[in-house]
Amino acid sequence: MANSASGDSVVDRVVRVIAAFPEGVAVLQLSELAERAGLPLSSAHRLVRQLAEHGFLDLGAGGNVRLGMRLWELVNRNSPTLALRQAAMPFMEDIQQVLSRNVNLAVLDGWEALFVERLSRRGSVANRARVAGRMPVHISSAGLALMANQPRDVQAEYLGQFSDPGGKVTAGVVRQLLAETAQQGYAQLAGVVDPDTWSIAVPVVDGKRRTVAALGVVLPLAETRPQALVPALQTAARGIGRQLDKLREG
Amino acid sequence: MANSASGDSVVDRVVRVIAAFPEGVAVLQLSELAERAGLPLSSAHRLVRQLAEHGFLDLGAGGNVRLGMRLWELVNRNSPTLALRQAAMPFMEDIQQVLSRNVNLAVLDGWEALFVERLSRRGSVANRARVAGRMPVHISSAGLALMANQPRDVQAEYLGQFSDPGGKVTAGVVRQLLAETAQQGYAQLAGVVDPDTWSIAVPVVDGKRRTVAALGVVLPLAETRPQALVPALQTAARGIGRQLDKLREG
DNA sequence: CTGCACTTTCCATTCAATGGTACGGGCTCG
DNA sequence: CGAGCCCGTACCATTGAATGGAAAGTGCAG
Repeated sequence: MANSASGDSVVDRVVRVIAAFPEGVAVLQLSELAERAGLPLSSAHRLVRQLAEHGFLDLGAGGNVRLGMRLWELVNRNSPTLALRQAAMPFMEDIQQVLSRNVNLAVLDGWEALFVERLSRRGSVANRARVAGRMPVHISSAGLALMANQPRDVQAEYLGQFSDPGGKVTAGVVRQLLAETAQQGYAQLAGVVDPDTWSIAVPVVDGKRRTVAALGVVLPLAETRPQALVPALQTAARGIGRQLDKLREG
Repeated sequence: MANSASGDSVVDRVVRVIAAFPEGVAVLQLSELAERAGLPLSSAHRLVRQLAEHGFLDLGAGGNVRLGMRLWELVNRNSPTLALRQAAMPFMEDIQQVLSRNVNLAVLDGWEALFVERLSRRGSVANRARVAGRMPVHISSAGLALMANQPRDVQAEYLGQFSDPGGKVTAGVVRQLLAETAQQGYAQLAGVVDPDTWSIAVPVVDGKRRTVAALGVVLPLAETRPQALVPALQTAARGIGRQLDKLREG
C-alpha cells in the first residue's frame, strides 16, 4: 500500500474527520471517529493528532476527540456571514423588544435556508430554527422569502428539483407559493414546522438589489392577524440592508 | 522537488490556509492567501480548490476565497461550547432584560478569556467583548473570574508567565487581583478596556466544582454601585451551571 | 491595442503519507 | 482473581499522491 489505498486525498480525509461529528455531538471516541470517517484507525489517529497540534481538534485523555477552540474562533471571526450578522443584530434586538417574538435570520445555501442568527424569548413559543440549522426552502417562511426573490435562473433550477417522481410536492405547488410570496412581499407559513405556530419572513435586500438574507419571526397560531407584524419586519430588513452596505464599504 | 520542500505536512498546510484570514476579514485574494499561508501559488490554488469542493472554502470567480458555509455550519453545530451556550442563553436573556446591560459569556483558553456568547443592548455602552474575541486574563473581569477559580497548579503556571522582564505587570499585582476576586466571589475592573465602563463577572461552576465559564456585564462608569448587580449575576450563573449538568446527562 | 498581474492548468519528480502490525493499559466477564 | 477483549498508541517499509516550476489563459488598466 501507499498513499491512500482508497483513492482519496489528504484533504478529503481531513474534511471527513472534521465532518464526522454528527449534529449536536461535541465529543467522539477516536475509534468511532475513525469508523465514521471511513479511515483505518492508525490513519485517523495520526490525522487527529496533527490537527490537534494546530488547535483544530482537541485530543483528550482516553482518545476522546472534540473540535478545537481555535477552529471555532477562526470560523466565527472570519465567517462569510459575519458582516451580515453584525449588521442585523441591533435590528433583530429591536424586533425582539418591540414584538416580543422569536426572531431569526437565514441565508440561502443550496436549496435550504440556513439559519445564521437567532434571538429567542423565554416564554414565547419554541423556536425550532436552531443556529446553524437548516430547513428546506419550501417548508420554511425564511426559505420562501429567500427563493422568491432570487434571479430567474436560480428559481428555475430550484424548481427543476421537483420534477422527479416520488416527492409529495410538485413544482406547481412550490411555484405558486413563491409567486404569492413575491407578490405579497413576505412569506407566511402555518403549522408546517410546528403545528402550533405561524412563521413570517421578509427578504433582506442589499444595495445591489440582491436578496442576501431573510428576517423572520415565529409566533403562536392563536395570533389572529400575523400580517400586522410585517411592516415592522420590513422596516428592520431595510435597515439591515442599509447597514450591510455601510459595513461593506468602510 | 517533491512532497513539501519546506518540510511541512499537508495537514499543516490545510491549517495554514484556513488560518490565513486576518481577524474580521472574510474575503481574500488567492495570491494574497498564498503569500499569507507561505505557500507556492500553485499549491495554494490546489488546496483551496480541494477544500472548496468540500464546502470548507468558497472559491469565487476571480480567485476570491472565503470560508465555506459548510465549515461554519459544522463548527457551530458541534462546537465544544455548544452545550454551555445553550445552557446559558436563557439566563443571559434574563439578565439582559432585568438589568438592561450588555451581557457576555467567556471561557478560559490559554491565558486569555475567549468570549463565546454575547448579548448587547442598543443604547447601552459599547461592548468591546466581541464573540470569538479574546482578552488577556489580567485585564478582563471575565478572565479574572475564570482564573481566580482554577486549580492551584493552573494558577501557578499562569503566574509564572509574569516572571519575565519587560512586562509592565508583575506576578504580585496579578496575584493580588486574583486573591481579591476569589475572596469577593466576583471580579470587577474599571476603565481597563474602555475608560468609561465598569465590567463585572462571576464564575459559572458545574456539578464537579469546576469553573467552566464566566458570566459578565459591562456598564457605564457613572453607575455608582455596580456591586448591586452581583447577586443577580450569581443567581444566573448558578442556574447556568445546573442547566449545563442536565444537558450533559440527558 | 499593449502590457501587466493574476488565476488556472499541466506534468515529471520524489519523499511524505499510508496502514498493517505490534505493544500496552484499562475494563469486563467468567 | 485471572483471562480475554477492546481501545489507544507507536513503529516502519512501501509507493503513488502531493508538489511546484513553468506555461497557458484571462481580464483589466493605461
